[in-house]
Amino acid sequence: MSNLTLKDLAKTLDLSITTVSKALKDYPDVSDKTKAKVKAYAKKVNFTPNAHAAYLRTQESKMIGVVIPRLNHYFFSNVLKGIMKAAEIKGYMVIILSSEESYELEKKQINRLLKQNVDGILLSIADSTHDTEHINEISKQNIPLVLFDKYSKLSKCSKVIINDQNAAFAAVEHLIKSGKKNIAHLRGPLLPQNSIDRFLGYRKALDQYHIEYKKEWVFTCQGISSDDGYAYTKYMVEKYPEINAIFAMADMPAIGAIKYLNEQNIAIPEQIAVMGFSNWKISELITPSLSTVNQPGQSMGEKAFELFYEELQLFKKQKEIQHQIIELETSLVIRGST
Amino acid sequence: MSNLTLKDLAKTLDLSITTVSKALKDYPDVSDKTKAKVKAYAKKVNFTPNAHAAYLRTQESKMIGVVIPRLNHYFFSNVLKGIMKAAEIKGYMVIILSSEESYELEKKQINRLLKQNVDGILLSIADSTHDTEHINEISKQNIPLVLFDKYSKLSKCSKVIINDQNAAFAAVEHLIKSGKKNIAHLRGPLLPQNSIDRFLGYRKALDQYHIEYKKEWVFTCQGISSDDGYAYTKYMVEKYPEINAIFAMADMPAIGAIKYLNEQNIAIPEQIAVMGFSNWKISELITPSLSTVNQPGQSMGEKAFELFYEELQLFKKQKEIQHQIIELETSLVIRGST
DNA sequence: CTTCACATCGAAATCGTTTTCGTTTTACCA
DNA sequence: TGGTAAAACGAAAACGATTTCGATGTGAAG
Repeated sequence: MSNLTLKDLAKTLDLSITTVSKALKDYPDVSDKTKAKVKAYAKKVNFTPNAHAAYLRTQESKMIGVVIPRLNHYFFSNVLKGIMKAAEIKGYMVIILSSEESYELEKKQINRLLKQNVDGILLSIADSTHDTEHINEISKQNIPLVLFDKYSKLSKCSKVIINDQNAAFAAVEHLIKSGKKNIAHLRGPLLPQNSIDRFLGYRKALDQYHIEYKKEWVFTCQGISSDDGYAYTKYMVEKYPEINAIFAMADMPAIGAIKYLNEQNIAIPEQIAVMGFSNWKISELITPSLSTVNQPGQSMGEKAFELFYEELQLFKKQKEIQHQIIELETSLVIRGST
Repeated sequence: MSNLTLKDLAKTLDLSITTVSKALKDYPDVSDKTKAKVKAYAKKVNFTPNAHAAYLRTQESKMIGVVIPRLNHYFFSNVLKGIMKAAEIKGYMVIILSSEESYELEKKQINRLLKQNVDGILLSIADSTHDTEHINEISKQNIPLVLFDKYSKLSKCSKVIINDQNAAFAAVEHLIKSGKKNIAHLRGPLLPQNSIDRFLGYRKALDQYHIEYKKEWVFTCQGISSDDGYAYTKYMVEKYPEINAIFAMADMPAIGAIKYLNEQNIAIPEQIAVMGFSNWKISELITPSLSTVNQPGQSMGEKAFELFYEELQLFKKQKEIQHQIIELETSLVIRGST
């Protein structure tokens, strides 16, 4: 009923604890016959060594920690799915914590993970995170850290990201090529590298097509809710009727925009086209369906775990660790709103 | 840099490991002066006892496991948020696993959690789960189990649920009272108690208002995707033009219905009203916004953790455990689609 | 028959904490 | 001052696995 121990196995097999342990781990100084016997019995009674006890010797907990800004966001859910899938393959458990976009909470959650002795941390930083001391602290403790999606340029560690600037450029370029020249931008908060880069991509596209950049057509959303998108769209429709396209840095603000335009019976995309970013599930379900940039959440999660795993192997072999930066491909998803 | 141990504290404080440990846990046979000294220093160096080592003696891992059918569902994300919030307060870590609606995977994930020595398991069962042996196995190992949302009537354990039948009744009643009599039902898969109960609520409402039940107006969706809703709506519009309302057992099928109706320029709710279930974020963002039943995800998660925690305390005190069933309140959210 | 190599196995230390139980110190009273 | 009880502290044995290093047994070679 309760969980078996090596001692139990040793007793019924009439062997020492040592030999049972070594047999299960394929030590060379155990005969093949004994190994077979031990493994067969272990399988029969569904034995797995106690992870906590094993930790004490090996200092490996076989657990990783993940800190994301929010739990109930479609994109991050997909990343988690990828992480958990990759982790399961390697026999790792995943502890998920949310920073709720708060710098303070992010620090606290990372501290909790370190105290829990996770073997590595995967992190997507909060909007309000303005320094990287807590991140450097992780490296000091010699545990692998991988940033994904929302990263910081300052922190020295591996990263799995997309090229936000290029993706945004492509999105805005598509608007331009479909004949729109007066393009507003719903940008994200000021700190995160991602919203900076998406904004830069927007500017670059305007430049390249010789369209004048207008500061007053850029609106800063606090986080990625639909409310800001709704309110700013209302404002710009009233104040700048010449605007005929909106590029939002995320799907939710874009959806807020669409909601307002629908209510006002403003034709999408004829009068105003709308472009989102992330390809959330919802974007294909609204009317009109939303054109957006596909962000490969699940494979981002998988890659992030794999990077962690590679670093851990290098560390165990005392080899030098080379931080990698993996840039995943994005793609335009053209739907009804453009 | 690496994590401190009791031994380290003992050395610098010139005390024994025993005394330091006892001081931190407020044993009565340590003087107040010593306690103060130890606690102050522990705080200063940010000491926390190694959880794995502690487990070895106490057999408490301070971790719970959660198994949900899917990760990227708005409702379950909210439940998770509630669980994690409540767990954090009590100093518990949460390991989340997904069954992907598969019975086999559900069994496997539960087994993983048991092998990890979690102190308790919170579970929402998969659509395809047809027996409760793996669930009873948990109780046999004497670790608390709490089912939430998708439960089974057969398993003897605590539960946090809503009254699906009453909620569905209220939803259909609202359709009837708004003048609709020809109401179709997009029901869920055949096994889960929830979809059975929602179907029963639908039937009960028809009965009570003396509306004839038509078997052919009930469509069985496989899981909660929008595709089924879209396809069935197309089918029923063509085959049964007299239908003037749809009650879906979840928001996604309802949204699929709305998508089709929008495409066909069928007026919602004038020609056909649509009612969802769960109050996902998306339901307020589409046009028209979706009327639905609000399901309190976050408080469901909090309650589930609290039930686990109560049971654990009782178990530790060797007291008898009374399984509780908590029924949370739902409410109708009336929006544009009805 | 001795010696040596090699193949197998086990004893025991270790990881860091908890907790029982024994030992020392202090305080108090006669 | 001596004795005793209470207060304060520590030694040591768990918990369950890993791993070093030493012990045993076998066979072949000299």
